[in-house]
Amino acid sequence: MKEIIYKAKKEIYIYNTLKRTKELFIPINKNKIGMYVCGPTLYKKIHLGNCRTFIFFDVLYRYFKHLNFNIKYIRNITDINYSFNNSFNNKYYSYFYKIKTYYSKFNKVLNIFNLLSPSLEPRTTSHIIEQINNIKKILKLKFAYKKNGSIYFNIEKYNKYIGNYGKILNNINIYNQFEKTNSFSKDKKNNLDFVLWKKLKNINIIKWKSLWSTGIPGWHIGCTTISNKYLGSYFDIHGGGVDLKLPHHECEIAQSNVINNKKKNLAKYWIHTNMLTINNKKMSKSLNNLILPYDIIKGKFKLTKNYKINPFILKLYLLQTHYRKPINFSLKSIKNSIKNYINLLNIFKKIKKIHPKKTSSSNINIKYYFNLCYKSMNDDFNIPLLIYNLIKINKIIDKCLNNVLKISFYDLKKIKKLMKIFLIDILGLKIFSIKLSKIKIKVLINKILKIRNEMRKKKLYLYSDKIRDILKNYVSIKDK
RNA sequence: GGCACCAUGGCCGAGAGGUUAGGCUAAGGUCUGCAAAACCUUAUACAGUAGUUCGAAUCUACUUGGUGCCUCCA
Repeated sequence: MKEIIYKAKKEIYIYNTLKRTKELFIPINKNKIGMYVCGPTLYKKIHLGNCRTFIFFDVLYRYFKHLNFNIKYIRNITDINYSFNNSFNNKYYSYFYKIKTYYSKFNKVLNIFNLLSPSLEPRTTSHIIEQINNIKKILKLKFAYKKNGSIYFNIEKYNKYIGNYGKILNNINIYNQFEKTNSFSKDKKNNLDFVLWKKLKNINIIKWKSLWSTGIPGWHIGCTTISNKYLGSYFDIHGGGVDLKLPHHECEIAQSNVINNKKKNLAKYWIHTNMLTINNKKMSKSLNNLILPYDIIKGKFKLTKNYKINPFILKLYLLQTHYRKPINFSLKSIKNSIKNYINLLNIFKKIKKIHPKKTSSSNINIKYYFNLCYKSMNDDFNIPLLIYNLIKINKIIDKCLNNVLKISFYDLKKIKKLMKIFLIDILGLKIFSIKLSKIKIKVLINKILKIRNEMRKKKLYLYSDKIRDILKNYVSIKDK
């Protein structure tokens, strides 16, 4: 049997936020890749915007694996936070119960999108000692100060001796701009300074003892500690949402540069995914515009008019826009893509229907399409371009089905392989069969009901009642 | 205020300096007893101005309109 996979060149270009240009990806250690992505904070259900980020990095993980890289993918779990104690009413059982349920809900959601598990999912609370040790180091090097039992990172000093806070934002002047904004902690010397260790009052139950006080570590030190522990002080890829650039990622870099006495900025390539908006606004609890994946899938989301949308159609929808562009979620945009995606995902069914003879020829250049697909992925993970190419190939299959184009037995096999690699292995989609979309069923039922009404007008009640009985499982019909 | 991002037909949305996705809608066709479904064909376009180029939706500059981050955030 001939080898029908065309091997991809490992020439990948990544847009590095640190340098704001596309760069050739050269791993620090030849074939090994370390990738860290900021995971969820377990204080609420994850929304579709969170999913967008995790889905994107899952495709990256799958793609690197496909290219035979030895990749270690770490996604942390933030299971303690300054605001946690209040929201859990300071009760142990309430805290543990909520963390457990939010974590299982998080996993359930990622499972329906068919995401692979990362190599490790370390938790903040399992790394308290390491975090305390790192804070000690920063204190010893005098890049932090103690005030009222809490420890703060000193940005002024950091900027003086290491000096690149604001690098990701391309705004080193942010230090000066920040003085204008309001202070929300009187203990800080400067508003940009951030908490490394937060002292908690006696009423707070979830806390740890340290040299300085009883309290919890700050949010940023958790990520630096965990990434350093599992990937080393300098690794290949650090990912997250754009909204984490400041302060979170700036703080991670600052801490790491101090702890490791390096100006390496923690990771070689920084990748930031853009936001999912609704009505062109970012989702937030206060605006009450959160999109929960389960609501859409189960048809409980008002904006999608209660249509049940298949998770893989939703996944394809999230992937069809380049990760550095915002997506504005709307019913129209998703509804208009549905048919397109159903067509694409039904490709294996279509391929089964084509039976070319072993002797028949074709003039389709499969190698050209393989190259196009790899080229798309290698150009800063241009998944929309990949999907565009797959749709093009899908059109070829359509043409073959209708005898507009001819295809040879072996070429058909190669197309099947190509689709398997990109749709299933890399994009992580599952092929399912859809006979009719829910939307079409609704149209269909409405048409039937129209006929029934005509029957009732003509007093053909025997038949109109039969229709009502048949449809009772799908719609309840109430006549005036 | 600083930094970053976005602008594509009647609508929704991809797009790689030349070949101009795809879907919805519309018109015509194949198939069919009539329909439906499926498929084929066709239509309309790149916010504005200037520049680079033999050639720009794509690159550069400016203008206009919009969004995000700068407070916890994916």
